[in-house]
Amino acid sequence: MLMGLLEPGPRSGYELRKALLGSPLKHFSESPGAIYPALRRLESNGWIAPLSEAPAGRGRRDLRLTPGGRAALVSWLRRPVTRDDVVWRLEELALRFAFLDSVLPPTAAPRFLEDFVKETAAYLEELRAFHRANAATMTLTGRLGFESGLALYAAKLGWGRRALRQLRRSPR
Amino acid sequence: MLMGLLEPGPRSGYELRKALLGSPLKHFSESPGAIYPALRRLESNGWIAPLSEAPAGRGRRDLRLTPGGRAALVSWLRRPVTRDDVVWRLEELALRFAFLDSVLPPTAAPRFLEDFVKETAAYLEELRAFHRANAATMTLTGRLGFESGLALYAAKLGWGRRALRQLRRSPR
DNA sequence: GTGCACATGTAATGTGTTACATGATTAT
DNA sequence: ATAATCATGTAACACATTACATGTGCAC
Repeated sequence: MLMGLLEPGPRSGYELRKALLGSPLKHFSESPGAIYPALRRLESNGWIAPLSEAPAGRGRRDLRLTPGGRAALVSWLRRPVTRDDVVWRLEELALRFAFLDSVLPPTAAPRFLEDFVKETAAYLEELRAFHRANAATMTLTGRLGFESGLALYAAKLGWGRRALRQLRRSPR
Repeated sequence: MLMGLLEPGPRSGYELRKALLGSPLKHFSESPGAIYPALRRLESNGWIAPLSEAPAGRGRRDLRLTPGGRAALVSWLRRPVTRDDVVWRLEELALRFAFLDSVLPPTAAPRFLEDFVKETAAYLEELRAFHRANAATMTLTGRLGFESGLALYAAKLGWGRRALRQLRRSPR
C-alpha cells in the first residue's frame, strides 16, 4: 500500500500517514509505529529510496519508488485473484484493485474483476451449502451471525458484477 | 472465541481447532501455532483449566471454562458496540454476536443490534459524504474500490436491520 | 524566545505465521 | 509391528500496538 501511494510521486512518511488518516475506510494500520518501520524495511529492500542523499539528520525525508520497487508493486498488483485471497484477504483485494489503473494498463481491471466474481461466486455457493446443512443445528444468534458473513460476500459479489459492467460500458 | 467455544462444555485444543477448520468462514486464525499458545495464555490467566489435574505428559488434554473465564467471556460479550468496533473490528463484532445467546439472556441480542445499526448507519453516512466530496478526484478503480467498502457496510447495515426484525418477530 | 504543529522515530511487549518435531492411540 | 491419525507443541521470525521521546521550523 505504501508503495502504491508513492507511485504518483515522492512523499514523506508523514504525508503517507496523513493520506491514511484522511480516508474514512480503516482496514489497515495508520500508526507511526507501523508505518515508519515499514518504510525502513522497504528501503532496506531497495524498493524505495530517499529523494536527496543528504543525511539530513532528523526532519522531513521525502521518499521515492525505485525501479525495483515499481516492479515489486506491479507484481503484487498482477497476482491472479485466488480463492484464498477471497476467503482470507478480502480487504487486501479491494486495496489492490484500487491501485490497479494507476500502475497497470486498462485491461487489468476487468481481468481482475472476472477472476474476483468467479472465485467469490464459487465461495458464496459453499457458504450457502454450509448454511443449508447446518442452520437447523445452530443457536439463533449463531445462525444470524453466519448470515452476516453471507451478506458480506453476497454484497462483494454484487459489487464485482456492477463494477465489471461499468468498466465494460466505459472502457476508457 | 476459544472461551466461547468452551462454554457449552470441556473440549481439547484439537477439537477447538477442528471446530475452526470446519467453518467455511475464515476471519480468524486456525493455525496450531496460534491456538495452542493462546490456550496456554488463557490458562495462565486462570480463565480456562485442564479437566483432570493429572499431568498426562503429552496426549489429549480437555479444557474447561473456569468461573473467572466465564466472567471474562460475559464482559467481552456485554461490551457496548462502539463506532471503533464498526470501523476497525467488524468481523469481531459478528463473532461476538454469534456467541451472544449461548451466554447472555435473550434481551442482549436486540440491544446489540440496535447499537450496531445505529453506529453502522452513522458511519455509512460518513462514507457516503466522503464519496460525494472526493469521487470526482479519484482514479476509476480507486473510486470503484472505495465503493466496494460502501457496499460492504451497506450490506452489514441491511443485515442488522433484518436480524433485528427477525428477533422481534420471534422473541423466544 | 517560546509555543505549537510538523516530522520522525524507538522500546517494550505481545502475538501471528511458518515450518517442523514429537508423543499417543488405534486399526491392520 | 507398522502405519496412519490423533494431539500437542516449539523455534525462528516478522510485525503491530502502545506509549513515549525527540528534533525542526515557523509564527507571534
